[in-house]
Amino acid sequence: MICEVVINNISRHTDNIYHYLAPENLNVSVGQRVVVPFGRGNKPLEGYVLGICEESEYKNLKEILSLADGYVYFNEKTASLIKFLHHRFFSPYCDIIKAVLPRGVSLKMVTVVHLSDNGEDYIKSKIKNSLIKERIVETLKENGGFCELDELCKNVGRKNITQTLKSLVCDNIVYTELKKEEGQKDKYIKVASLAIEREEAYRMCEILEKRAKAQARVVEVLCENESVSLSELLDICETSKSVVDVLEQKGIVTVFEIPRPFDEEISEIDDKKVELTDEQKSAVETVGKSIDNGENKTFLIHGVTGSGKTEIYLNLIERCMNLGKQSLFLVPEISLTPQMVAQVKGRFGSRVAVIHSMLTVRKRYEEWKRINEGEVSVVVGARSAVFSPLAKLGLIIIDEEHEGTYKSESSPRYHTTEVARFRAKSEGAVLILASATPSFESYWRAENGKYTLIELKNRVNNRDLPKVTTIDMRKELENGNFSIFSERLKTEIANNLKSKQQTILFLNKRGYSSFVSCRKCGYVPKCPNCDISLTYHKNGGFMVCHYCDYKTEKLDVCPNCQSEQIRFFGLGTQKVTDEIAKLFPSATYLRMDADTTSKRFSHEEILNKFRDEKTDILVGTQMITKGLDFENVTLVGVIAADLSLYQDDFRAGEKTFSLLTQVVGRAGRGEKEGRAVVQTYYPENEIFSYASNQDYVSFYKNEIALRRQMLYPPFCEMINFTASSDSEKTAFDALLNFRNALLDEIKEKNIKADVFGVQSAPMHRINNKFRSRFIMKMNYNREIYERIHTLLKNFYKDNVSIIVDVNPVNMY
DNA sequence: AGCACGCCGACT
DNA sequence: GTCGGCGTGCTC
Repeated sequence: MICEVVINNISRHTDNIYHYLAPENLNVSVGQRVVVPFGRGNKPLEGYVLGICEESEYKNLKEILSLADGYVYFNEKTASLIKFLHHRFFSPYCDIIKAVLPRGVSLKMVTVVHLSDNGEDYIKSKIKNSLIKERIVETLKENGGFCELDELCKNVGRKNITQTLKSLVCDNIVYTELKKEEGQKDKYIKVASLAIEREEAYRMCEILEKRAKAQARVVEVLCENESVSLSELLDICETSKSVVDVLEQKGIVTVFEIPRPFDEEISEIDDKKVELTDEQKSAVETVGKSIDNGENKTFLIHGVTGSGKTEIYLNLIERCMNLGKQSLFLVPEISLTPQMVAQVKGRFGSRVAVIHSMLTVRKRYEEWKRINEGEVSVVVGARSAVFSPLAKLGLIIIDEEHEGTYKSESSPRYHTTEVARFRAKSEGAVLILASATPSFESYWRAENGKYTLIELKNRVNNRDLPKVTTIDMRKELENGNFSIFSERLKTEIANNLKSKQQTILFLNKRGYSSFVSCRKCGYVPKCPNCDISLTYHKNGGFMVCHYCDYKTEKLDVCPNCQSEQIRFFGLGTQKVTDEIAKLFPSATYLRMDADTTSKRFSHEEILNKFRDEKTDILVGTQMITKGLDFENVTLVGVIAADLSLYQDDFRAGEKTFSLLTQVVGRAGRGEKEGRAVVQTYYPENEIFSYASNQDYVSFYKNEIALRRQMLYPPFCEMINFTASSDSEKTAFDALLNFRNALLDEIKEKNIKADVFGVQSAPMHRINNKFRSRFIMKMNYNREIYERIHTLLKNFYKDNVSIIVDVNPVNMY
């Protein structure tokens, strides 16, 4: 039997599937972790079995050394998913495996060097012909006769001592041993129980009572309880482990290890079911039928904000559960949707696993294992949860499907929707994509019959959508209003304060930061590593680079012209709150952005505060656009709506529209009617009339025509190639050669593709690496993809790396 | 990446 | 002669 093995954690050059023979006595299957001899030195390395085959074109195959453990980490469906991801997104196998498996399972092979008996002789003998050998032996002796190889190298002060070691092994002075070093694995807890009959133990208690009170207490507790965890036992008896050790030696108590039980979080089951609207009922029926029949179908739910999509999900998950199938529920960012997570947990209790980015490594591993062993019916999580090892997958839900966070920006650079489509197809599951503003790619597929479109046109409480007013900020300036709030927004806020209703102020900060500039000469301080304008932080008075976290003191004098007219421009959420404090001194407000939510759980804290303490105003960035459902919010203000319109990105319009729709949708979710004020410097842009009418379809029709004409997705696929290197020229030249080789292949195979020229990347320097890029528009073609794979291997050198990004969301 | 192999100068 | 430095090329 021949196994397809990928070696974990080496380099792009060795990022291949290697064939190994499985020894007869080893029961190897797909998804197992194995140790294989690799390279000329047959260095034992960790690998994963991706497949089994009968024949191989390679001669002289080596044999698998051993299984790392008996555990099956993934099934064959997952193995084919890994292969697909590798081919489609040009990600190294080991990165994909890292994404599929939880962190902390990786295995390290450690070589331990031991001093053999002859070693003593060597020290005594005077034949010391090598300084290094001498030092090695000395280090070993100091360490008690053995040392790990890495450690030994460090102590000796050499990078590579294999040669020297080999000669020492030959002379029988040292020997080496191979040890497996486990990462995060099953944690065991120690449990104590009686080793003797209880009757006898009671008698022992009386004897011990006189001279060893602590021992007596321990035995007493154990008489009353079958078995007690050691830590608990010591706690109750107020004693130390030595007492238990003595009892164990006497043969009265035994201590053994059991796997740590998972700490169950008790969540109350909230079984109250909401009566569904007709729209919701028919959506559940349509999708439900497909689930019942095990059809592989994709539905696009286009529902206005507040149309009650969550209730539909919950019903469908339940339906799935009743069929004995599992569901996968994906949200853009788990910490942004605490209410939704709470609802799922409330409904399904301990059958839900929540994969949270804030989980500790250990907790994450436990949850993964619970899922892998089939103890879970629903998994809720962000992007990476799409890989959850559910064996009986019946339903995948991708909520807020248009969100950019579904595209991974680091290796493996997958798109969640595409992975979900692949899984749904190979595992016979139903896929639901849902959004108030679907991505154009998805809506286009629905229009073309690839997805089934379900429209939800009404809000559950039958409330109207918020009334949107667009304000021309240029006129405000003309009328002498230099504030960041228009007169209209000021009055609306004042009204809300009077009627004790809550307000959300949204600042569209992406692609725009509060940069520092000199009013006299125009100088802008930039990051010395990344060439990005530094952002000023009032808290602490320093400037910071948002890419590499470079920090520097704020400037008082312009270093270019010595003028003192150096000022901080642009808006931060802090500037907005400052303005609130000035205009409405009695108002209470909260700020929510990356700065205030960097702490663990602070996100939820802020939201709870806003809800419970009835804070008047919440100021925030992108984060507040999602999932918030507060009844008392009746006013939404968008401070500068057009900021994101001026990015050099063909999706800028789509992104801005969706942002506006989402944020405006936060208002008027309860009994009271909602209003929204959108401030812009360019109200002529059609996007504002579509957005104020919440007319997605018209906006889509208008914009998709443009996409077709300009040949942008969904009418083509885009691939972004970026080369980075310490030297600008190296990066550029390497990419140029890469592009030429690719062009040759495209010409030869006569493929339709637009290959643009090599240019300096928009983020031309990040962390002292220079970056060049070129873009290619081409629809998927197997042959070209294969060619790109081989080219990548050839062009991967120490001094340049080429990154491929398929259908990128951001094109830095 | 890591490691072996091979070629070359320095030193017992 | 041999040790060790560095360049090159392969890894089922």
